[in-house]
Amino acid sequence: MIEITDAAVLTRLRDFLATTDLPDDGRLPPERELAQSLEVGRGALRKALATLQSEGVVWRHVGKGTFTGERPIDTVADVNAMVQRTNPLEVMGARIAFEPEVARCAALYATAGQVAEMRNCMLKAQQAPTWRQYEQWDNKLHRTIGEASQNSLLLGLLDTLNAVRRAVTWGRLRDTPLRPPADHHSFEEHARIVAAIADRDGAGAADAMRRHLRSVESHMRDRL
Amino acid sequence: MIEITDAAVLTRLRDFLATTDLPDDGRLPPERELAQSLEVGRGALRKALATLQSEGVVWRHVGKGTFTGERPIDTVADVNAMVQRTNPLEVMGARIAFEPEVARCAALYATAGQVAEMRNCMLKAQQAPTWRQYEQWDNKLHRTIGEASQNSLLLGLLDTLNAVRRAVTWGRLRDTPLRPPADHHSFEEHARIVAAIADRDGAGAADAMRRHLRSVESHMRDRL
DNA sequence: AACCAAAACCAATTCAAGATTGGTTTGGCG
DNA sequence: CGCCAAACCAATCTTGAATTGGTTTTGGTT
Repeated sequence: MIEITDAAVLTRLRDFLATTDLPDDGRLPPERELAQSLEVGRGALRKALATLQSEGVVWRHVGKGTFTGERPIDTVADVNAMVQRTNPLEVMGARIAFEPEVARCAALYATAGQVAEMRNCMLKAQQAPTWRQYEQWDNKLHRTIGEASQNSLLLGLLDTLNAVRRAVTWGRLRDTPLRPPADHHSFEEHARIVAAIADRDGAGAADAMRRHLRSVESHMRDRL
Repeated sequence: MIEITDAAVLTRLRDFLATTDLPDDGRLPPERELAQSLEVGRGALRKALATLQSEGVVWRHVGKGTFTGERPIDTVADVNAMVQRTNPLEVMGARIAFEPEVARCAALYATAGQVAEMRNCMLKAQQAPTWRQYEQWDNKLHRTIGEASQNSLLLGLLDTLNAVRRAVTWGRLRDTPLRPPADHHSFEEHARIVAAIADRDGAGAADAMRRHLRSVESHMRDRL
């Protein structure tokens, strides 16, 4: 019988990786096929693959297969994890830290169309016949500001923050008055933010956003 | 033929929503069923549903169905999606916008133990024999600052940002010298940040962090 | 007994085909 | 023209079989 050492299997496997054209996703054939192709027992192949995996050359997962390169990060459950650890006060703290800087970027890069959309959101929010619709337009306003930063990563983080916010402040505006009053504090605060953005005043936009969120926070505390 | 106005259909629909027990997910029957059940044409029902949707009472999506309440945002903080849309420049922009404010919070709330850990990270980074280990301690320093903000949501967002950063800045430390030079610009910048945090100087910490990241950014541009 | 390889089994994942579902178009009937 | 039912469309869900890495069992060889 021909002697095949573990090292020899490893060499064959490395050779295979070096000489074979892998598909775009870097996936290599399943264990069973590869073992036959390399004329090696499956167990021996698995040992070699385990070595390569510990070296970080490949990564593998049941049902998926074996791939070259580094294992892609998956942070799907992140939002849920954040939701469980945090609380409404922390959410407001994060908003106060984060959103003013987003507004500052937005002031630098917002297009005329985006400013127009912000104004539209403000108008629709003021005319909203219900709190639900007011909030919808308020959300869209804040997200438009995020889009205006022209930074898809900042926008992504803002979306994550909002996802957590909605999950955390769950069921707070029950039995509130039917619609926002005409002198609702947010209206003027929104106007100041948008005006500063339109003026390309980064510091002013950040300041106005910070004041707005502080105001929201204080009203939130009052309600508790 | 019996006359059925649009308003009457809307009333029947609202009545149905008020009297019917919906499943947990708030899904209501498909259009075709509901139309038959309410003894109304599908077109007429669609009009009424469109009204409810504009009011925010229900939301709908092809293939999914019609649901009461607000449309859930994609709770998936899909890092991979962000990675595909963004680029290294955006990542730095987001860091410059975000991390200084995290440092500001950290200055307000950091414990003595956390400050000590920051100093330890700085020391280990200076003594690091390889770039890889330097980066490891640099990462830990920045994360400790995030922990010191005492805001788990800020920390979660920072982690998300870092996950994107690692995935995006592929191939950064190729053919670099073996280890960071003793006069590496980051060392003094880190020291300023930590000193400001230890002094409870929020503005100073934010400023020092901003300068540090700008410095990193400029060095990154030089390398391109 | 020790070892090894082949087969069988397991659970996570993918894949494919069909059924649902909101949205749109068409044709018929007043 | 308006209305409505039917057909059609594309996105989504559902279901079951096939794949795949990981584990256990089995049977033979030394």
